[in-house]
Amino acid sequence: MVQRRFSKQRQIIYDMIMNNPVHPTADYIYNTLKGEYPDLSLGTVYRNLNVLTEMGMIIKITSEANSEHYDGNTDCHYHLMCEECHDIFDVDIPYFKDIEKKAQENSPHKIKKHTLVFTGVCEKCGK
Amino acid sequence: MVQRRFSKQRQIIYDMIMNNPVHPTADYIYNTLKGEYPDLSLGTVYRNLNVLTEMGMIIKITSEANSEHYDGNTDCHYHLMCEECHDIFDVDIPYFKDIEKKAQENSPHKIKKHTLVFTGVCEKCGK
DNA sequence: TTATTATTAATAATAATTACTGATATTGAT
DNA sequence: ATCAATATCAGTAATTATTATTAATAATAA
Repeated sequence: MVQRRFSKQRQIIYDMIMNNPVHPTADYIYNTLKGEYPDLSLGTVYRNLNVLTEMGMIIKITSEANSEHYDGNTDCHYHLMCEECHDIFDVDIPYFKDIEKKAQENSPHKIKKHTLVFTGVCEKCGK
Repeated sequence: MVQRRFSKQRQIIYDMIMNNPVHPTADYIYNTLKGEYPDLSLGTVYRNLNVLTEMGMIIKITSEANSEHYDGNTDCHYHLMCEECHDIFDVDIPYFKDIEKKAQENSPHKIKKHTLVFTGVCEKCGK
């Protein structure tokens, strides 16, 4: 019987994502944690991000940024990517579940989900 | 005075994008065209995709697919990515310009645009 | 205990994209 | 027409993000 363990590494990676408002990348997680955990390897970060995503504990945010960001809030919601620093922020507007129905009515393909990403300039970079 | 030329290579890359309903990737363009134009190089394809995007003649479609797709239709519209073949299709529903206003009212960041991508299974893969 | 398997660090490999180089060709100004 | 400036090219090297491999360790189950 396959059973998932929750190693210390997996835990600290998960904690980092949960506690980080800008939704970090693999690289950010690795570089931030390696001070306190010098044995942590980048491969471990990537592997655990994939495992946690598979487990449904985090979600992957694809944007125009060069690398993937991760979010510990798995509720349906939208994001903004800052085109200058590439950080990701939550956008608190209602989730449009209806848009999938509308799209389905107008498409011959099977629609399963939608992702919406705003692009702009974050508060910090805007100053 | 900087002036953009429109070389034969740039033209055939642009034509490929305009005539291809699934919104090709750099790799697809390169592999499809190199039969007829053996001297075409992958670097040229990438460079011209960036130039054409800069010029506003094509748009880049970022999705959960591993690589970027390009679209010759620069009007605001939405896309669907097939999770099996990773091809991109247009989705003909009205464009939600209002959503940016709504997001702006609820965000401290400057919002400039939005992109919406549906994920699902295309007609062909669904069979 | 013992066999199985999840996990790790380290490293190698892959894939997508960008940057560099030296050559060619087009433009604009003399 | 000539000539310098530069946009473009093919080819290749370099970079970046990510995944796969390996051999060792540690947790679990029989």
